[in-house]
Amino acid sequence: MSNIEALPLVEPQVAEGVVPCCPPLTERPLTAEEAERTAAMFKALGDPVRLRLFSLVASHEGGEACVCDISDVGVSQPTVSHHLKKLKEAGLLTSERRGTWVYYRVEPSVMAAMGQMLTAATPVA
Amino acid sequence: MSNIEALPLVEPQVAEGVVPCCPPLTERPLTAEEAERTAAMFKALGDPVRLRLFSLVASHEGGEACVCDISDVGVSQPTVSHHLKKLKEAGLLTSERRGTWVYYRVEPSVMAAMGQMLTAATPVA
DNA sequence: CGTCTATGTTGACATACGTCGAACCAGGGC
DNA sequence: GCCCTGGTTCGACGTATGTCAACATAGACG
Repeated sequence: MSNIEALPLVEPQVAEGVVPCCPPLTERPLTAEEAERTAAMFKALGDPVRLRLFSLVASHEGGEACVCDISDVGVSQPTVSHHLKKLKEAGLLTSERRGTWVYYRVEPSVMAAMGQMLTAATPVA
Repeated sequence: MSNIEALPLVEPQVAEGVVPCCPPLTERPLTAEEAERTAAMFKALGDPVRLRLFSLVASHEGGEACVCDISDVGVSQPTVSHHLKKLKEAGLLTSERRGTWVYYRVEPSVMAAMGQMLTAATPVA
């Protein structure tokens, strides 16, 4: 077990504020703790309604959307609120109240970190 | 390198065999059907044990691993088999029996498609 | 203050999910 | 043939999850 000096290879081409959550999935096996944290993010996108809500916010003008603009996904309004809360807890969205309406926006760094685990992980095969 | 035509912005820099499952999440809202299919893939990576198993296979030599090599993730062996089946059903892994052992390997195209939904989706913000 | 609209929270319910032990297949040696 | 090892499937159990109706909260506007 030679000592590891190559810590920075975890982040090959990190964007601005990308949090280096975990190395690409092909780099090395995730530890139990890494898997726990990362799985929570993938899990947040693992529900059809949440994924639609997320894409609605992400594709909205300025990456920001009022709840009233994205509430038409086929479930009741409390359910929408529930899913938005889950996405917020996973760190994928942030919310801000401005006057009457609440606006949600995406957290680009987290999304980029997740993407890098998969794209940078495309193996030699 | 085959798709040089720049007609759909759905695939900006697709690798070889990437199935264009869905556009980047910032491109436009996903339809209900798109969300259903895509969420199933994210859901497969939304469990810590499955994520570890997947990274164990992906990081193994040649992107291929025998079940016996990756069974040490803290759960019983039937549970490992159960999770590998889920990953296979989600299209993320394929399995092949060679003699006594069963080998699992990653499906690079699916992984790349998921990554592109997130990386290509990094918004202007 | 009162009321109306926009969101979030609570409680309850049915279903899905992760986990295990035990039983069951598949090959390889003996 | 028999048994042994590697893997999967089955049945059951407890917990988590998605969903809704009902209620609660936050501003805006009179």
